Amino acid sequence: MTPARSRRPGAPTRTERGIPEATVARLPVYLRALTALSDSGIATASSEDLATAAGVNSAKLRKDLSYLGSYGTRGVGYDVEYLRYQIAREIGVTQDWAVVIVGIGNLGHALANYSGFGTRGFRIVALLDAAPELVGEKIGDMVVRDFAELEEIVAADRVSIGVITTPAGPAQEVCDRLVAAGVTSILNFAPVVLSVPDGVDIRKVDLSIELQILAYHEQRKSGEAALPPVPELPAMNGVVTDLPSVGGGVGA
Amino acid sequence: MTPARSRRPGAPTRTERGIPEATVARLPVYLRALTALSDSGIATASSEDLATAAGVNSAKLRKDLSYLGSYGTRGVGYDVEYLRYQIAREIGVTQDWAVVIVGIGNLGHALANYSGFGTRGFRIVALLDAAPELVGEKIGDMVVRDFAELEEIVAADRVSIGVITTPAGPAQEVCDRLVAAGVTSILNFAPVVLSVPDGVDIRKVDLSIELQILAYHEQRKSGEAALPPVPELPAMNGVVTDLPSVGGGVGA
DNA sequence: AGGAGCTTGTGAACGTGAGAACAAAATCGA
DNA sequence: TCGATTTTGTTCTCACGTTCACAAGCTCCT
Ligand SMILES: NC(=O)c1ccc[n+]([C@@H]2O[C@H](COP(=O)([O-])OP(=O)(O)OC[C@H]3O[C@@H](n4cnc5c(N)ncnc54)[C@H](O)[C@@H]3O)[C@@H](O)[C@H]2O)c1
Ligand SMILES: NC(=O)c1ccc[n+]([C@@H]2O[C@H](COP(=O)([O-])OP(=O)(O)OC[C@H]3O[C@@H](n4cnc5c(N)ncnc54)[C@H](O)[C@@H]3O)[C@@H](O)[C@H]2O)c1
Repeated sequence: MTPARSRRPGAPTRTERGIPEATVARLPVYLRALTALSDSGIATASSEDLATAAGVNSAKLRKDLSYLGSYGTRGVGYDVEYLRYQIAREIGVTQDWAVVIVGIGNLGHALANYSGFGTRGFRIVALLDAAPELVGEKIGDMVVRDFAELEEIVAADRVSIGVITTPAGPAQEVCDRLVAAGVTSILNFAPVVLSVPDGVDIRKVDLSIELQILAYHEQRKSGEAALPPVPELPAMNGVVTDLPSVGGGVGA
Repeated sequence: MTPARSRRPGAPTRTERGIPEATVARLPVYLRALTALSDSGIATASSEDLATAAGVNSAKLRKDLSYLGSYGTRGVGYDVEYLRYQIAREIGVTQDWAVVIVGIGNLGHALANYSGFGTRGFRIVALLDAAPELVGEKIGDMVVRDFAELEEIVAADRVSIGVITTPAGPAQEVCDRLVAAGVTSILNFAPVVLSVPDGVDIRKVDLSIELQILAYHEQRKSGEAALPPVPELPAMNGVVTDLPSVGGGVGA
């Protein structure tokens, strides 16, 4: 293998066998593409085939895969099953991860009803909510339990991943409870910036932000002309009045 | 202002008044932070204050804001209301964007019930589904309509944004219909890579991918030792047998 | 007036990511 | 056996993103 080179400039800083973050984010896409090919009975695929299925360029895909090791065959391509296993192993979904969902409202219900997680390396072990009227409700083959049982459940089921689907208000508090209970990865749907100690990973899914990014590009397509009138520094350093009310609220 | 420099190396390529993509993705976060400050009655904030509220570093925030113009006051900070308006205008959420949601199952219901979009620059004008038993159902003050009415609705309400919450199977077909009807921005929740013509923007939200990224880091925390045994090229170039079944499905 | 104290806006350095291009390795046919 | 063909793995270069560090500019106090 490549001998340990001493920090060539331009090379991404990675710890031993560490994989660049951008690559990590694409591995699940490749995994899904491989599963699709496998389901179609395709045994071998070239980087070009895979890249098309995953919606990326083939040079990028080859470089991404090269971080995992040398799993292809020149002149032939990649063995679909074998590569799939290698990626799954690298991501860590050859085993199942226990997950709790906190806040069983609109979104929590949707997630609880979703069957796609089980086939992708995750097992929902508990649905938790603080509202007494929700506790005890059956969703599929699960029952909503009291948020107070969190610590017990995390310890019993070795839960390392928590999903937050409460309103924004209590989200930080819920987050703190999760962390204190031993959860070290959090997926947050509430529109707030959560703070967590070092060692805890957090990812956020924010639909309003996604839509606003689309809106930015949409506005651009309509042509600069369509931009609202620019009030050039009308009332800086003073009482700013008469600005129209604008989107971007912090609602629960 | 800065005179038009001729392509200095190291400077991001940006069209006239274009904003780097990474910055665009953060502007909605700043917008939300500003709204929160405003709601707390705070009239002025320094880049440090804002950066803390938005969860980023203050140099980055200042540079991001500098792409919009020079809206701060040295020695003082930013006027909260004024900056909020400027960001909202840049993103394009001073006006409301019409949105249709296609596929009113678990997730579609959750989105339809969500009140947060209206306050953030978006107006849901239709809920569409192909299933006859769903058409006519009331959700809040809206009624589920037949997907066949898509073209009519898009034209009537000048819809430019579509949200896809159908299963993976029909997603590309639905996407094509949306594009043909005139929708030019799509937010996709189905776990497939959609292909769209140039000029159409697409963003995807994929919960399984988010969880798998967390799983990768989680596995790493448990220590290299916990990695599953590495079958070093056991059956390459031949019939690959006995690989455990792994997560990453392409389910509907 | 003038200086002290802050805070912005931005140049410059550094790190990460993307893609073109090609040598190395494998297969296949003659 | 050898050359033609295919496709990987990797290097090189350029583009993009982040962070530091500081001059420029504003306010307030003396
Ligand atoms: N529904 C959507 O489509 C949507 C879209 C974008 C963002 N979000 C965000 O997702 C989150 C959930 O949205 P929703 O529509 O499901 O909200 P919801 O109000 O329907 O559900 C929230 C649930 O959290 C529970 N809860 C409140 N405080 C709690 C606490 N301290 N501990 C445990 N549970 C608690 C409530 O009892 C309720 O069941 C919100 O933050 C919302 O802003 C939702
Ligand atoms: N529910 C979740 O929590 C969750 C999580 C991750 C991903 N997803 C993805 O989001 C999507 C929706 O999930 P869901 O749980 O709401 O699914 P669902 O099956 O509950 O709902 C899908 C809806 O789409 C409608 N539909 C099907 N074909 C259609 C067509 N051609 N035109 C219009 N409508 C059509 C169906 O009638 C149904 O109402 C899926 O792709 C799923 O993989 C969902």
